[in-house]
Amino acid sequence: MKRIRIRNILSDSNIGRTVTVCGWVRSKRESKGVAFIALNDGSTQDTLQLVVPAEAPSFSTLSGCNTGAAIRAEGVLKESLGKGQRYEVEVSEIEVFGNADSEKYPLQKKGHSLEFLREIGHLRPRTNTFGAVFRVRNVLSHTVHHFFQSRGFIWVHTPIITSSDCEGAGDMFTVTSLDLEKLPAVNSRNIDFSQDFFGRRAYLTVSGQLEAEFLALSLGDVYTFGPTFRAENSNTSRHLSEFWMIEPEMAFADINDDMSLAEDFIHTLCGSVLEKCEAEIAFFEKYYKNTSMNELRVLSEKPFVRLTYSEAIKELEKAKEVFEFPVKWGLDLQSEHERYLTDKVFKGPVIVVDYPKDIKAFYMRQNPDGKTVAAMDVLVPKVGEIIGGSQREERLEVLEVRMKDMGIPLENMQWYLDLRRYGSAPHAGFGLGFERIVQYITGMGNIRDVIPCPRAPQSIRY
RNA sequence: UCCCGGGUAGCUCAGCCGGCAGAGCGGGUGGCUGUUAACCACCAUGUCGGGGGUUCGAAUCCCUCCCCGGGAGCCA
Repeated sequence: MKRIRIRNILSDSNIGRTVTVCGWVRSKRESKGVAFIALNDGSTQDTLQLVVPAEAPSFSTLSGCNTGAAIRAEGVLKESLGKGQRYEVEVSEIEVFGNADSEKYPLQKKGHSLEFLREIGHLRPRTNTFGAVFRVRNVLSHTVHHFFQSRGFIWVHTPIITSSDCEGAGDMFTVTSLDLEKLPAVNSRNIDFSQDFFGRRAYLTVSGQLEAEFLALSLGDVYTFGPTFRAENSNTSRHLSEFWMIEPEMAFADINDDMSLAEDFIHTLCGSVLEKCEAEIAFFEKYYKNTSMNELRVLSEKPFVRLTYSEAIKELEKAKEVFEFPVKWGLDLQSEHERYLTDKVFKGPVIVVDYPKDIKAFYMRQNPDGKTVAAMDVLVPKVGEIIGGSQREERLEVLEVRMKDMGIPLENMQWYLDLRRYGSAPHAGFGLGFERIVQYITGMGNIRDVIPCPRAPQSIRY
């Protein structure tokens, strides 16, 4: 079928041309002599105004063009006579593919709450809000690849099914082909996973980092971009059970290189949305007020504040705020503490580095002070932690001692230790939750509204 | 998992110190020669989340379960 996307039609050079457009009716306004249809085809935030004069043969077809109907329209693109839009199509022919019964179709020409739209996930992409979210998400996805590719990073595909259960990033989903009605038991409590598909217990990945490390220690600079799973019973506006994560890993790099990459990365992501999604951001700015072109402009340029964990603690200790949780060197920063730093003290993104080793993962490189590790978190206003990264421990003995101290079984991790036995090198990387950056940039308050099919505890529709 | 708040028309919500189930939006019908989530007039809407209890009488009070939202923890 020959059609022009609305995104591509709206320019002076098309004036006077006969065009064919297809899309879904957002609203229809009829009067005796003329009718108007606002048509959207998903390619852009804008609707295209179709004008149907009463004398046009297609005027009688209009009864089938309710809100939600899928139609094709043919006509001449003109400069609009009315105010509110620059162009319009004077329709000569309309074909209705599928009408939408206005007494039943849930999306009508009125505002709907995000909570309600979550219940109709299969229809919500037809709204202004979700059309905008998914277009921004697309631009960000593309920019992720462009950012790394242009810097010579190699996209690697780490496994989704994994046997590593020691990543420490949270509870994991078990992957099994065992008959759940008749589980083979080694004793009354334990299941015999040697009879399972892989001959041992398998999980959905919580992170591709460990695998990305061996790829970095051979290919140089790599990144992953793929689905990640957490079986944590998290019920918040910032957590999903299935989400997309980006994990760059750089050989011959230290924590400072890591922080610079993270900062450049976020600058670039914000910049690309600024450049390519002006209409979408303008929409969010107008209707949700949690993001703006100005904010993004700042985010795409302004250097991030960097401070050590110890400096952050000092900053929090002199705060006049009353915190619910204690502030003390050695304790992890709570959400309220992070928010104080980003929203009140520095009013923008902050990178906190050199955390106490006891609150961080085994693979993070120990600093010469013996107390901290080269770990960094990028914190942003409203959303909180958006990136977590570190320089990795490349010294075999130090890593082994650390793993033993933390009770991590070494037998399944020999491949990981091999990387330190043979040609070990300093390396660093981070993980960025993709939905969190989409959330941050669009200003959407709930992470379930930036992914088509959100998965969360007790929630898996569609 | 914990702490709050909520569930009443298709949607958003009022009614809640017990006594006839309501509004706005959306929808339908009619009107209007260019509208912008059009406008004007009229019309229809209900398992008051489920179950149990108190009472002459429960949307309203009590118990319980389910679901949704906000916050916290875990993290990205």
